[in-house]
Amino acid sequence: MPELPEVEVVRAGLAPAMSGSVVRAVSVFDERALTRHLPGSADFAARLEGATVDAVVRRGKFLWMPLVGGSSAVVGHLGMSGQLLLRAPDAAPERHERVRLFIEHPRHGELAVVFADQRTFGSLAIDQLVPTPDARPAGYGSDAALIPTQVAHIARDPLDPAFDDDLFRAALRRRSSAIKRVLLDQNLISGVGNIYADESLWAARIHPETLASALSTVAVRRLLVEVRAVLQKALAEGGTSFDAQYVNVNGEAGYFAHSLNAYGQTGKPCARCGGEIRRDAFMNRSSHYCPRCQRRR
DNA sequence: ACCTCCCCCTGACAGC
DNA sequence: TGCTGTCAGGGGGAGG
Repeated sequence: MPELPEVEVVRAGLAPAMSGSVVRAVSVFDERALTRHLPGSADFAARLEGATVDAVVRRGKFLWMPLVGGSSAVVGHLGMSGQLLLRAPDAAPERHERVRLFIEHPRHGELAVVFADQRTFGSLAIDQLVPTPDARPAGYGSDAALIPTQVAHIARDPLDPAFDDDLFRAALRRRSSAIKRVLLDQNLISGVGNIYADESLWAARIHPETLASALSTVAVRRLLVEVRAVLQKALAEGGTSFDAQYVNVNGEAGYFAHSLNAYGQTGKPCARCGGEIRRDAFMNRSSHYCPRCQRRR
């Protein structure tokens, strides 16, 4: 469940159950879920068993769980189809279940955290924590200015109070690629994927192929306002769900799919001007936009 | 340093 | 029914 709102829904669901929990046991059913943990599954389990989880933190689409007393964290990325689910410890295996953590919370008792992932682009790993360059909190969910090395290159997301709008605008000026491509570049702004890029550009009335460097200061400001509004609204509605892949920790779908104005609306009238929403091929994916009110410049 | 392309993998669905 | 092709919201690395 990939983009920022969906990942935040998961983070918020995991935090009350995982913060303060001790990991009692780890079951790995598919090594591919640990491809980013180079030492392998035995090492993964050995490091985790007996450890206490301090918090559940998110930056963009990355999650991590710092471990108490250590300088390490469990890093998770859901990829295209990953799920983190809270279950009873003896719950039947989920479809595509890859890893199960058996945890014990001081008040909630024993629980299972299930990592399920159909397409196996997601992963878990144990990683070292390093200080953030700006000494600001690394992500949402903890005040610690410590970030896993695997996440250190990922930009802050637009809902992060330490996100620097001026720095982002300056970066756009130096970019020769289309604004949509830049919105998807997690090294410049994180958390935005294909859906929310299309929705934000629609809301800001910017054509996805507009060169980033050609956007005026006012247009960039408008874009950031809309990116934030779209992400906040999606978050308030529990994220976007098209099918059973994109769910919260209880396996429930969000409602934002009903609020989409561009993504997946090919051929339908634009809610703003009545023009016909178009879909163009873009980077092995697609862009949805209204050719009438998102004019190319 | 930037930018583009290609890769990883599974399953749902459309069309023949 | 069964085959084939296409598509899907991810990030990383190679190579231009």
